[in-house]
Amino acid sequence: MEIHQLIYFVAVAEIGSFSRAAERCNVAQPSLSQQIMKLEQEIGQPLFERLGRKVMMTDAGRMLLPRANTILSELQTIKLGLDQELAAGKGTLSVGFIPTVAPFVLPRVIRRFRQAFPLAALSVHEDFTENLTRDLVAGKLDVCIMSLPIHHKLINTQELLTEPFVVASSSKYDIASRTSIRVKELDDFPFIALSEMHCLGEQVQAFCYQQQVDLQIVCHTAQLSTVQSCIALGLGVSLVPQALALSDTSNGSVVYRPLSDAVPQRKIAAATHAGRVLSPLAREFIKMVRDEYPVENRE
Amino acid sequence: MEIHQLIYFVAVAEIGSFSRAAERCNVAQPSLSQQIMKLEQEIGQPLFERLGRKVMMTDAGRMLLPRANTILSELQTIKLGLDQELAAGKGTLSVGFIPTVAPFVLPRVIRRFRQAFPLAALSVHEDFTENLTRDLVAGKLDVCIMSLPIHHKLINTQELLTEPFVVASSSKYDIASRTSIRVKELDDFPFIALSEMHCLGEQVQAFCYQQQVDLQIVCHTAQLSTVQSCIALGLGVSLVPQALALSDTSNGSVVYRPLSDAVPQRKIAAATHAGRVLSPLAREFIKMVRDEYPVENRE
DNA sequence: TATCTCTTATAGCCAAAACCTATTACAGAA
DNA sequence: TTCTGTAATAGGTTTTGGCTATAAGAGATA
Repeated sequence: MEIHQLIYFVAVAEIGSFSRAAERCNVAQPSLSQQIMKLEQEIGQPLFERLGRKVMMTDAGRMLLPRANTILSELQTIKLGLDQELAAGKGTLSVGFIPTVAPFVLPRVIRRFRQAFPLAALSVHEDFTENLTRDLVAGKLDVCIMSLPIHHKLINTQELLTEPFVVASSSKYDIASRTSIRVKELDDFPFIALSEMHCLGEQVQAFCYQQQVDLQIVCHTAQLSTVQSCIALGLGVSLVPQALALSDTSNGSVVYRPLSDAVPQRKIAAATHAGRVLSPLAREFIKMVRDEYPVENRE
Repeated sequence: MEIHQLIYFVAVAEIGSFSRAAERCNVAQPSLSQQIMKLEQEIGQPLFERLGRKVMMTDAGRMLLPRANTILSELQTIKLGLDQELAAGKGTLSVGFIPTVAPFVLPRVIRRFRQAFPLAALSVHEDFTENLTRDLVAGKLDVCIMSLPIHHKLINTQELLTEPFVVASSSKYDIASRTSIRVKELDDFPFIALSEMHCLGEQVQAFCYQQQVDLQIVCHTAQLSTVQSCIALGLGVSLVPQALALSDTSNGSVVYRPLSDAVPQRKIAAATHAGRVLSPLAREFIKMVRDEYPVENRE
């Protein structure tokens, strides 16, 4: 049973003539007759009674007509319907964040995204770079917001912004009264280190090693908020992303100061599967992350 | 957009592999790939993401899938559905009766028919032979129950039964005390004649003319029930179909007697369009008429 | 009744399209 | 690196839908 057979059938049923139905369908009358005959053969019932000059539908034809119309109209609206749904943002999007980024953008981005695309099915995953990369390659995730560098031939990255690290210090240290700190001074204070499971932890360690600073690490933490808590309790200092400073709503028990003679930083990027085409939803999501990421002096 | 394209698409969507989908569909993998590509071109959206060894659906694909399934299942159930509906007697049937037959069979036949085929759309027409014939030829009617002969090359007739005419007389005449009457005696009584618009009227007249009976016509009526009424009122006698006698439920004010020396009669037949195939409903209907027609000594 | 007209079916050919085999390109696994 | 599994490409074959021409049959017309 083919589409054009149903089209021809409906035409004959509506017009009541093979010849004129053929005209409407822009085919020759014998072609249309043949297709109708094939259809009748497949149905196992004659659909029309050919009575000399007039054509009448059989019971079988009358029963087929509404079904044929249903199918044809469904077919016709497929493309239209898909376009509409896509335009309305009725897709799916799976995104990932590394834990040292998520707290600063995830809430705002998700709120904005759901508002912009209420019909989209968004799923959010917070995990370490390694796991995110794996899921990205496996196709389980569409976009991941993580820190460069990412070396995987199947992953494309799109740099969104560069985020400096600042010194976070207890307000009880004399750092609080100064405007900036030199790198070498860092080893004068006990240091709160984030675990190297986080790329951020690695990056801070690498920076200090490169700057030949020998930190006095007094605490290893598994998450950034614990770093902040420890500092607030006066246990020491740390290097943290500027976003943490900008989003610190506490009472000033932690102060944030830039380094004066070196600028440690990380590059935040959107990572995607190299072989896949970015969906419009994914593109919009990336834009939102860039817009909502807390940075100083946004121009 | 073609049916097989949708079939291929659903197969790939379910299996997640072009090669294996091609196997299931009994086509070569390149053929299937080509058809999917055509479909994507028509939709204007990629339906799958080809990622090396795995295939993933796009948003467009996910939206197409349920629609494709709907259409395919509707297509699949068409033949089944038609067969079921036909078997259940869900057709249409237009039947005609001449007025001198209708009262004796129409009520019972219609009741039986609706009981047997509650889903069928039955339409009933009572009219004179000429009009029934016209509508039969025009295809407006499927079957007509009328009296032979019918001369029209496009009409087939199937004889159902032969019905004798009997003398109907007021019980006040001495006919009431006898068992039969000779033809020649008919002109001894005033005669109630049915209009020649009815074939029955014609037939009675023709019979009397042939038998050289010179009737004393005292009344022309337009319908058989009026003939009966007139006789009950003692106005005269008449020749009526036996069915009228058999269905007379009155108190005996009219008596019915056979003719002893001649048997006027009419042949009741089912007439159909010669070029059309009788539907099962029509065949059943004709059977019911034959079964329900009131005759003496049904064997 | 004979002829003309209108309509669908049949016959034979053609072109488009679907399909097939063989091969290439490429990603993932070994 | 090599091997394997998968999809795309190339080129040829078959199928099928379509076309023109014609036949057959029913109504209309003369």
